[in-house]
Amino acid sequence: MNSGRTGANLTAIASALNVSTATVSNALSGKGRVSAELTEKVRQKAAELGYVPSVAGRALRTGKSGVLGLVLPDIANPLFPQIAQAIEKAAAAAGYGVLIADSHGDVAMQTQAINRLIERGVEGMVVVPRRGTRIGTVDCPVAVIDSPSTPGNTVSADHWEGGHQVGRHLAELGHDRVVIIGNNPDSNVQNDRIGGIRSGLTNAAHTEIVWISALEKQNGAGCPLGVADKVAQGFTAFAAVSDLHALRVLTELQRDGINVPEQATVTGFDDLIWAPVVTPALTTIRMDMARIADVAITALVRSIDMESPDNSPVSGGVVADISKVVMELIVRHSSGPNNKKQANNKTSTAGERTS
Amino acid sequence: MNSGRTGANLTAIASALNVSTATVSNALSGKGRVSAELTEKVRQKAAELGYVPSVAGRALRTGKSGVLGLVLPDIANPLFPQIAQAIEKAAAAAGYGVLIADSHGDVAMQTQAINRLIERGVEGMVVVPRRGTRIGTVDCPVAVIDSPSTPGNTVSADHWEGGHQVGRHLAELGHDRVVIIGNNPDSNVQNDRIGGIRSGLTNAAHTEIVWISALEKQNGAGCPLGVADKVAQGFTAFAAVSDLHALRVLTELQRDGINVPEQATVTGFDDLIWAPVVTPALTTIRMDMARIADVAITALVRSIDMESPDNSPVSGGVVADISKVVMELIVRHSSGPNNKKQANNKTSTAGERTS
DNA sequence: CTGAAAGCGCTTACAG
DNA sequence: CTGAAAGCGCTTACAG
Repeated sequence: MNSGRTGANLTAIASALNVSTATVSNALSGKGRVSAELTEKVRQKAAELGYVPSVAGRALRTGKSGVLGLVLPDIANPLFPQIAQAIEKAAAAAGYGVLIADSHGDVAMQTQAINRLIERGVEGMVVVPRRGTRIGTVDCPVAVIDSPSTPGNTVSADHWEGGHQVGRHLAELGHDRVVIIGNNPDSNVQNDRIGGIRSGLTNAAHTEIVWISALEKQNGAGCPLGVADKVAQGFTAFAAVSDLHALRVLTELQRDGINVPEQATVTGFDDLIWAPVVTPALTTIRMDMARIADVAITALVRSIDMESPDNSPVSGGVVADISKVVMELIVRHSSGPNNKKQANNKTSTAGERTS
Repeated sequence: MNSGRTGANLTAIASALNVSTATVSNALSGKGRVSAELTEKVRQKAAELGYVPSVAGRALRTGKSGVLGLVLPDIANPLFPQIAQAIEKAAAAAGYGVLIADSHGDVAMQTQAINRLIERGVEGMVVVPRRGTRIGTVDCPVAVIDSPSTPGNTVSADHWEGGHQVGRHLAELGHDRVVIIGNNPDSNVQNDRIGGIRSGLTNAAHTEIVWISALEKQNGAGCPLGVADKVAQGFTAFAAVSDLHALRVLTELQRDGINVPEQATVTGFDDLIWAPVVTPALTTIRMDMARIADVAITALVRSIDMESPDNSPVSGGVVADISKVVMELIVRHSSGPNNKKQANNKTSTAGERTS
């Protein structure tokens, strides 16, 4: 225990000052039950002795560990850093520590991870569920971050609306033959994004979906996507549901001698770390993870506080809040007007560029 | 507290079975002080009641929280997922939970983050220090993962040797005019890698370093690196100290119509998520994070166990172990023979390809 | 404004 | 093989 380290505990401070531990505790917690002068003396002595309160003692007494859990489907996911960082920050602001657990994309391990966290005494947890998983009954409040179309979702980006922005952006640039690049048709997030993209395009637009996972099952991981063929077939834009896939499209196009954005537009999702540094920089959509994390943590903390007074036997479970956080379109250089159409069509509004 | 949740604690089990809590505790911990039959009965009752031991009670009594801290310079770093995943796994295997802390690349916040972890009662921590930071005195064992040339480093990849492999690979492909792409000259890791790259090239090789941070300070973030000019000047290979920079080089070359690897070879570092999926796939160097994490956690746990019996007043501090973990070269398609040289030089050994 | 006392749940010598 | 008792450090009614 930390407090065993330097040996300074409440008793040490109390006896050094010839007061009771109750007084020291009250002084330190600043509830105003102790005179100002004594409070000051206690504070000084505590600092002098390098007092660090024992979380174990406090937890045992109050029944609150001050720790939240974060369960992720796969820490190796490129989006994870953003999520973890935002959750850690929001939790710290609310006075909680964050214990991580990786479910390695496996449903059984997800359950194990959740149980490990429970055993470690977390008061609540944030779960980013594995694709298509539904969180069973958990013995503490749970906030789920997935997609608005996931039953039991607590908060997430409005992926559909984000897709809509992408679709509209492409429509404004005059694109009406668009290849949508997805990975896995079982993902709610991806389906939301794809639905949004379609809805933002003009009614006359022709779209085609390429599912990478299906393609790779046939041709092996890392196989070509055949994007140059699509360009030859008259497609002028590629809208990927992730910057990872957008990057794959971009480099494959470039390697095949197709200029982006002059000959083909590429858009991604999530504003991952490489989006601004590749050439041409990737047009993408960013979610406001800080806000999502705030909503999740706030909902979690409220739920924790609500269940602690009354001793309802088992009150845990998913915190339903269903907030959708709006996404932000970031237009960079990988998207441009449909040059094929340009000749006989004047409606295309050139997209403004940010960099 | 978790244990308050279902109400089942040792006492509940003990009274249900008309035995003492000591016996229940001994039975459950399996130290063999209890008869086999009673142990079995206790186990069943515990399961029946959904008993979850209270970490707070145990921690208070034993003085061990069972939690380790992980301090990262910047969670948004693309390498972070690998590190966090490996540390979490190694810690879980050793029976520890992992509390995360983000120092946001700031020295002051790094200290704060460390203190927060101490207050949360971690028994030890793994720190990936901010560039150039030295960890001050910390009140618990600390394992530092940085680079072998960082004073006080506990374990890390052998970045120099990894660079050496890259240099040798390039030399074998016949490259003797190489641009090295670094970001920050203050980074031990980067300097190790660069030193290694140079050492692996032939003595006659000409190298030039481009520091991205310096370039961006002049020309703004995301500015062109001018790699096409380098090719025009006769450079045939670009060795970046990170896949992120390698990606930047690759896309800039492609955008300028230069074919990789036919006209220029590109190599990276770290085998980040996009390395295998871009076209051409990136030749890179991978560190064995699982092994690094194992060494770090093992060292940490040993140090924790050593200091607990004797009550040395302040025994925390950096665990010095200085293990170098070898890196693995992964040859993909972004590196190829020096075609300029090929004509009048037969020594180049065509690199084997893995994919 | 301050103190004595109880108790959170656990483990561990110590007796029997 | 089993039990009674103490105590880890804290907070919180309850007295004074």
